[in-house]
Amino acid sequence: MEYDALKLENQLCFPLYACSREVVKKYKPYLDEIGLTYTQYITMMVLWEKKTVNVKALGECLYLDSGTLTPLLKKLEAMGLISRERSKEDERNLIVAITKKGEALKEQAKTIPERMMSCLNLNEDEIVALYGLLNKMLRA
Amino acid sequence: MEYDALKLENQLCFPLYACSREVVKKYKPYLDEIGLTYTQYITMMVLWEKKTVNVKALGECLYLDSGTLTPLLKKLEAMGLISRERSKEDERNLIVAITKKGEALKEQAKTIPERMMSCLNLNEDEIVALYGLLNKMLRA
DNA sequence: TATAATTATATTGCATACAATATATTAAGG
DNA sequence: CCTTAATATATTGTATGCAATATAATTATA
Repeated sequence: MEYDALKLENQLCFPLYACSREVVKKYKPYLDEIGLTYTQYITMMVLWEKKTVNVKALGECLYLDSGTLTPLLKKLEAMGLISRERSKEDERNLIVAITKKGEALKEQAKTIPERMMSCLNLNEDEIVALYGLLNKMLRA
Repeated sequence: MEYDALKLENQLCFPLYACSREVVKKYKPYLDEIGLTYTQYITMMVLWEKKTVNVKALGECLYLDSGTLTPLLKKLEAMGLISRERSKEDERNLIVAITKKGEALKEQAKTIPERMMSCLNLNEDEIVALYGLLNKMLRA
């Protein structure tokens, strides 16, 4: 039997796709504790770091567009974690800012990264290698 | 400034999630040519290889459940690429089988893997390394 | 400076994902 | 043989993702 480029096990992209979903699934019990979905969690990460950001910049950080972000940001606003307000200098821009409640949530999220790492089944070196390869791909 | 485990750039899982979506997006122009989405494409891959499979086994191959697969398989059936029929031995099982038209589609898909690889921005060694790491994670 | 081009979000429609639940069929145990 | 447990799909509801389009504000230009 010769090599078949269309066999699932010969794909690089499939384990990437499958791993990504499996890992997000592993986050769920931890994220449930703080009431966030994975996409909401990474959005909050950007805001924990930057405090303020517009939708376009946020989308560039997360590789997401307004079709995904607009409803998600409305939800985070309804939860009281962020505010949404048009910029006075340029009304096209929507300024997303973290609230006190949003800041406070960071305390509760603090332990999540470590708990996640410990259930990944990769050692230090492998994690570093994977991190490097994925980021190289992303820069393309 | 000390290390912050909750910074987006310190995450391993985020580039995994982002890469996965970016790669699926890169497939789109190629998959449009043969009228499939990415999820439909990997489903067809399993069927090109196995010819026949039930929903449970398919789900184990693809890491997907019936909530995702049932509507997807109905669509592939409507497109004439597969058939769906209950097993006579055990009526709980739904046998998914590839049709002539489904087989024929493989010819048109043949060039996709190579064209994808060439736009990945990784060399041979890196692709092998990434493949190994992702599959190790998946086996967890 | 009126108009066209550009930019930033929002909306719509379609296709996943997935948890939770429901349904139908078969297997197991008393 | 009858009831209960287990198994396989299907359905429902919620939350993305993303392409395509619409809208509103700003900028560039004839």
